[in-house]
Amino acid sequence: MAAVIENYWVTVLKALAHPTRLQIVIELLQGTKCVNDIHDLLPASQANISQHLTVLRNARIVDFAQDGSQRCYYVCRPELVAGVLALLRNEQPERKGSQPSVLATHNQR
Amino acid sequence: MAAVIENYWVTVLKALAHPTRLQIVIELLQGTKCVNDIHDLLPASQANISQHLTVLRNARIVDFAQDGSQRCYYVCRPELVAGVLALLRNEQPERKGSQPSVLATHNQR
DNA sequence: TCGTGATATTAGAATTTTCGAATATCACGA
DNA sequence: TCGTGATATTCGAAAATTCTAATATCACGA
Repeated sequence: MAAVIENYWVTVLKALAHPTRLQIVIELLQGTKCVNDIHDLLPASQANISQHLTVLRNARIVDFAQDGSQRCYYVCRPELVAGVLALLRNEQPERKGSQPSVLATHNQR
Repeated sequence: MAAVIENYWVTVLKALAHPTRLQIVIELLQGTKCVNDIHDLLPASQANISQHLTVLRNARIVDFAQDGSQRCYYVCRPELVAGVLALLRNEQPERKGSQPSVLATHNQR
């Protein structure tokens, strides 16, 4: 039953799990940008950025507003994306911290 | 400069962006489990689950404590993982909501 | 030390993702 | 209507991921 929902979650996570796409959403969180703006900021071809934007759009992470011949992209789930980024920023990959009482919650078989 | 950090972020996101691995961390958030426990819960082979656990371990999302011949796995960044899941749960993929003032923040080129 | 349960690793095929090159579409002004 | 700037799509090839089957390792008790 949760399978459908989790498929969507996986789609969202997969969409964010790429260096270029993560950069795109980080930039878009700063403000709406058209494809050429993004192209100027990132080391990728226009076609490639367009492809990545399609992936992000299919995951319903970004959307765009047509502005003449330009498409102004924006993050349509800012709380989600900013939230995930905030969580990642708070992580210190090196700090080990206090580990949970591992064996306590484990039912021996 | 931020590239190194974001590489780690992408590693984390990529590790979570798989149905089986997402299921594994969801289960592990409920409590420490050994490989066989996970194997009983999910429709995947032992070898495959072991492989997925390696991916999660490389991303520093899970770790294990050796307990005799068993390895008790647990989420070693519960705030991060639970946080991401909470954000995903709060999302209604269908709701459109109020869109930001798209054109306002966009510098015309 | 041998057997066994628990887990990991390896190898290779199948699938998916990614990207560049080329081309198509689309909006608009001359 | 034509040209052009802006963006999307298509097509393969290359790279990465995923899975299965087989095998290896490891801890422990008889």
